[in-house]
Amino acid sequence: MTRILSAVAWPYANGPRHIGHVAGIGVPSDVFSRYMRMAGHDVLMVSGTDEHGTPILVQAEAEGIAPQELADRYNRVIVDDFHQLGLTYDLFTRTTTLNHEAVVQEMFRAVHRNGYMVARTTMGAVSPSTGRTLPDRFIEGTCPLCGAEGARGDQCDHCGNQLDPIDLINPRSRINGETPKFVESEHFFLDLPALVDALAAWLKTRTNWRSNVLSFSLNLLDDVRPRAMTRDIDWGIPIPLPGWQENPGKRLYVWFDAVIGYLSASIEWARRRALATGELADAEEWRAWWCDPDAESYYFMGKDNITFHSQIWPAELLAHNGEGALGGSPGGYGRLHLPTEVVSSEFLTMEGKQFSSSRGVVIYVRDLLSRYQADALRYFIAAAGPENQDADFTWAEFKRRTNDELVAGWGNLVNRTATLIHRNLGCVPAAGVLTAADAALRTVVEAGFDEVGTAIRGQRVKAGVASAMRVVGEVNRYLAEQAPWKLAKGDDGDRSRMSDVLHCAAQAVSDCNTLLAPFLPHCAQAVDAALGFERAFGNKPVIEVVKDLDDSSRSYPVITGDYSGSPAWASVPIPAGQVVPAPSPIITKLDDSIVEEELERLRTGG
RNA sequence: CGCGGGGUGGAGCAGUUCGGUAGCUCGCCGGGCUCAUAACCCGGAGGUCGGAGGUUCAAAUCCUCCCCCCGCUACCA
Repeated sequence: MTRILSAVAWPYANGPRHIGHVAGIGVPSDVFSRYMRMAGHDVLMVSGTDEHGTPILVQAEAEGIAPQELADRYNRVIVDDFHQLGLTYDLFTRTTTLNHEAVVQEMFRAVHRNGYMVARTTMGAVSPSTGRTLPDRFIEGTCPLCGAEGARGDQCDHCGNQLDPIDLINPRSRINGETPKFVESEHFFLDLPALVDALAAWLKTRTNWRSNVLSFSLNLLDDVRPRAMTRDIDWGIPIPLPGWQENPGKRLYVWFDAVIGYLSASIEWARRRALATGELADAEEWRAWWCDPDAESYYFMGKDNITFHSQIWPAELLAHNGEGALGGSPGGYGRLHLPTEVVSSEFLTMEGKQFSSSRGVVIYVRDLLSRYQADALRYFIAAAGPENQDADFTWAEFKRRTNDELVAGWGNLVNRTATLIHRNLGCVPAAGVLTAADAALRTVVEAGFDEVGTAIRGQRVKAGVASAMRVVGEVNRYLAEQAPWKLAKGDDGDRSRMSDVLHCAAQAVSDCNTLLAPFLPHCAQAVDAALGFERAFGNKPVIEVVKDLDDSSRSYPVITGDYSGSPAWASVPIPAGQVVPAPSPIITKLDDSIVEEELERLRTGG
């Protein structure tokens, strides 16, 4: 048994999430976590909504509401979406809790105390009309180095050089086009140069990462410079230092606080557990995942966030631990360990185009789930998601994967097996004498547990689901060859053989169901029932409205769950005698017309 | 201009680290079966692996050059 932290990137709460988010991050991390629990490991899966930062502020202003109100709204939407998809978070929380604020501030203090957070005066851009600071990314102009138009404040895409917004020729705000004013401002910078050797040493020990993540991460180390971790903004976490804490115009950079969410959510989870059990010591349980050197941590995100997880977050941890060139000693949380693996996905495109909510090239998770089964989406993502390269979602392909693979291969196997048993026997028959064919089937199925498990452990979800579906194909073949429907019409000997065949088939279907459970948890429950079981096949995530641990006047919804009853990752003998009811299709076949309907929806924005 | 990823039968992908008769899922054609959501099973056609050159007994796989696509901008993972 190993303790596994599944750290899932925090979705930004400025709108509903589209399927790209769950394709790259949500579903793969859930498949991994579910499998790890089934394999007997102690998984802590945490995430939440990321609610600070300029984009939330800008959006709230546009809608004429408070940023917290905007964040509240989308936090709810995202919680609902993820719950419906069956993502098994131990805690899905948010960054606007007092617990998170306290943890972030403690991290900051530790990093500062160890000398890795240095104050510097910089020239920052300000909007003359609002008086608000303009982040680098919201300023554009002509590149001073190559003369290209449309260079961003922080980087020119044309020549690739890092820029300072003050150097731009004809700078203007992307928000309203006005010319920014540049004023002096003091900020804290994370001293990455003092941490770069420790980062490099750590990265060199990371051998099993996806090669694109590792090479990208190593590349980043060639050009590190101190990075600002505070902003001139009034929405965010105050800087916990005298003279700063009280300043309403200075806040911590959203990425400084967002990555700390993995730690703060773990702590929140433990504190809530202590409340539930009444055991004070349980509030320290999070340390088992963060401080025990044998525990492992896996971070899931899209490729645009690699730098924050393989550089900024490890740097924050090293600085907190006092493990950079300046030395120091661990902060209040003890020596926290660095990510075991940073798992990054590529991007999902939509009918060949980048997702774009403004252009209507978008499918929101909740819209898709309102019309189709969650497991159909989970299957598509598992089988064809952007695991190692960009992948394209098309409705035609979604229909094809659902109908020709999921329904025809798996759903149909369940249905025909259950029908054969229901009609000819009524209940699961006892095991008979195994023929060579029966034994061969068992061998294939049992090998499936190794194959699929190895793939998932190696973050190869696509290969995992393909292996599982290959086993499904073997069971279909077995049925074709043994033809129990013919035996049913024969003499007593044939009937007896039919019973043995159907036992083997039921056992194989049950095992396939286990193999597919990490990918298709909702179907897994239905298939289990179709085989006559009356039980919960694995536990479901639930939404609970909880009070803020440190401010009982505030409450918010979290996704949580008790997953201790996860089925075992193994072939478990199916009991004889349980009644198999008349089956009904578990996976809905999609009509050809949905493709055109959905494309029409995209065209009309409906 | 730079950085990263990709270009394999009709579709989507694996294989490229450590070179040795091109694989998987689906589609298509033909056949079988009839328990099953017209599902399932068998057989077959179809690719020389973006292009050119090179190394080698042998290259999708190594080397060189070139072409094309997608990110690294945007309210967007």
